[in-house]
Amino acid sequence: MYFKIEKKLNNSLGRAGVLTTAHGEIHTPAFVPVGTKATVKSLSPDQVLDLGAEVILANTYHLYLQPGDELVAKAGGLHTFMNWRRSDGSFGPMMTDSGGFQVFSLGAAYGKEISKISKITDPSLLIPERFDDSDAPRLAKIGQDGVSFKSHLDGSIHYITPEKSIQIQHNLGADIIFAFDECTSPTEDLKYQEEALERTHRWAERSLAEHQKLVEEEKASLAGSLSLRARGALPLGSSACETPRKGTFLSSPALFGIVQGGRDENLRKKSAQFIGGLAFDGYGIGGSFAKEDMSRAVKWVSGILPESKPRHLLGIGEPEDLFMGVENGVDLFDCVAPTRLGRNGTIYTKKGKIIIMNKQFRDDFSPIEKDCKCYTCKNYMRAYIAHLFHGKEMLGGTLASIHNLYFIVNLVKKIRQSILDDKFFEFKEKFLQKYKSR
RNA sequence: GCGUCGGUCGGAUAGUGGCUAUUCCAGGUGACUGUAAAUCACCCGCCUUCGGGCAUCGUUGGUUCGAGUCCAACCCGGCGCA
Repeated sequence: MYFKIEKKLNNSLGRAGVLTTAHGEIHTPAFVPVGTKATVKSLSPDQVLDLGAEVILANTYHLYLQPGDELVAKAGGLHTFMNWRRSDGSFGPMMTDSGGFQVFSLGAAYGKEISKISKITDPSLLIPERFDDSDAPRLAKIGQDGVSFKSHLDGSIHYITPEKSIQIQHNLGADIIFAFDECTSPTEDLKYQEEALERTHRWAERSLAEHQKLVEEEKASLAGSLSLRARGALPLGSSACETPRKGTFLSSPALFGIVQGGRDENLRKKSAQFIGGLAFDGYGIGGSFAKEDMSRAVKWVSGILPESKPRHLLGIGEPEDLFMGVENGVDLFDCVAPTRLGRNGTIYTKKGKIIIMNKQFRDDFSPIEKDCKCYTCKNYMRAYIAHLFHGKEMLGGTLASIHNLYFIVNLVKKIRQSILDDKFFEFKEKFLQKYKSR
């Protein structure tokens, strides 16, 4: 993997660049659509590529449970399995999350009204002591060595360690993988955040060690012309176990470490220092924040991480957050918001989000946005999309997801262009003035 | 006309004489940030100072401390027989 910075913003950490992976280039800053179970929900890979996405992210935990990482490896790796392929037949870049987020979503946040982004007014943020919620039901429990998960599919128990997460990710075969981390809840107190951070740092070292070991094995097995963990670069129909053809580009994935540290400045900086000091290929910035805390946290971290390596702000993707992230040195974003909101009937427009099921759109014969170039806006009117949602037709979620992803992917592309054109701050102001987040 | 079964919110439904009348759908409004999410929450008779107040199970009476529930008559509908 190779990262080249093309242009930097004056007086801020922002930059535009090109990240070259085993399966092609990603022009950064870039938005990465989420395809948790090796599918961007309701969309075909063609649709995702056509709307302008260059890379997608799948999830280790979900694919490990179903259909299993070994099966994906046997199928030839994620790219082949899900046919993440451009119109010329070449594969596109992919990444996998480590399962660390599920430590949060199935653990501390399970069954509670805690989300990744909390309101600053949330009373739980003001409680200085940690909740005593040890009896609360959760599907993920943190142990010394890793995390035990109770499968939501069949109730079976699985213990995932940093080593296990990296092994699974190597089997899945994405181009960029992440270290196993603990995403903490903002409701945890400082003492717990410190403990969790220590754990995440140990896990980072172990993830890196396991990764390096696997990379060596993969090199050796490549030298021996036999690789179970073929990088998905084999032609369709060929077995992953067969001898790679001469000249076939096989490479091990790049590994990103993840910075945590919650809302605390010292912990954030400590984490950036520690993780940034390890030999990762890039860095993820994780955690759950109060929205108002996010820019500070990102700034602290970006200022410390090595400038030459890409930075990925994990799980963030509302328009105002994208500007904030880019300005503070973020190169990659992934987020479920465009697809989840789309499926649930909320649609992005330049003036803010609209809920397409609302009464007013039932007889609105205009497109979602007149000047939008996405497939949905070029072909359909609001009334029809509203009709699909009211009628519970699957196409509604698809059309809304196409528009939302196009909107966000394209917004980040425009942000990128504005950096190249020395117009970032102008563009930001102009966009946010119109866009009313609600 | 006789017999019979039934009438509960916009639709469909539940409701041993006892407290605030159930659930689903439709309708309305929100929420959603590394996806247990094509999901979830609230509202859906009237009024309200948001504490609550007042109505209401076809209609009218009755029995009862208390009736959607029991009784009578009537109205309406389905079915059967003439």
